[in-house]
Amino acid sequence: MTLVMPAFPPFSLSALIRSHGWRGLAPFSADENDNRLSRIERLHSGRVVELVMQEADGGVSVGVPSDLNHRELDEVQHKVKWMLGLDQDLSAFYAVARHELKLARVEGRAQGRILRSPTLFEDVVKTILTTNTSWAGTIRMVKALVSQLGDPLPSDPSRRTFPTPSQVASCDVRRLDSTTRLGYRTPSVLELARAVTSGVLQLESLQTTDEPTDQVRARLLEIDGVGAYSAANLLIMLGRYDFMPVDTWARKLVSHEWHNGEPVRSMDVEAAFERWGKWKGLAYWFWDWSYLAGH
DNA sequence: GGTAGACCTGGACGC
DNA sequence: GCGTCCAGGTCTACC
Repeated sequence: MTLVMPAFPPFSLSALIRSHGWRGLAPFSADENDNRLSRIERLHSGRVVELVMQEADGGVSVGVPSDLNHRELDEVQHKVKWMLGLDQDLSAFYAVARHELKLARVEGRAQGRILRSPTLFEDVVKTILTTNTSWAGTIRMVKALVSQLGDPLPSDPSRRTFPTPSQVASCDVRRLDSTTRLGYRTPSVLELARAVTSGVLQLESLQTTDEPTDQVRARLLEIDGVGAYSAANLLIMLGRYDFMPVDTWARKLVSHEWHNGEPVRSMDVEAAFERWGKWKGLAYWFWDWSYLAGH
């Protein structure tokens, strides 16, 4: 069956899918034109289902098994709403972006939403797995976690869910390391999973907390393996844009945009977007980079 | 407060 | 096929 869910306008599923490399990380998968997003998801009932999301008039359609009960359907809708940011209102950002040539097209393209996982646990783990490695390494590590620890889709056991905190926590460090090759990141991922499983860390509450961004950032920085870059990245996914995720890629983009390709420092990246205030993260994310236009 | 070096893996490269 | 080098963000020790 198909659920149709409305989105706060403007909305473009393909723009959302392209917003983040997450679309290429299991258990997400997108078609070659980025028009269709699929995800293998475990529901609270224990059922493992495939969610197939496609553009619909005014929102998105979600293909799900026809025999889901009301509770399962509510859960699917709740998760899809969060993943796709369907209720996000970015009109205030568009109002300031209209006056900047390098952002002038974001509203017309319905850019601004960023694809996220149903749980912050998954986004934190994936973010840790993006650090100090190549993108190919991130894909490999996430794939290993999913294939080794996730639950299989009954109709196609080769496709699996992202493991829950308790599934990760139940591993010992040796097994986790030998099966997933996360390297020095293994203890960080294990510690995070155990803290969430035991309730010591109420990670998911950060999705909805009213705490100021500085406090949310401080709580993210307490997680082993999460530094300034990762925290800023995660804040953007939480809809808080006042910090810059400065990595080597950001330095390269800023270097070619304003410094003739000369090496730049983190503070130069920060300075370049300072004027965007609470929107700086979004302005950086969707900036029309000269470097990308030339490659 | 700033910075150098270790951490780990896989890929690129030279031989 | 083997060895070496490199990229990547975080953390710790040190100044």
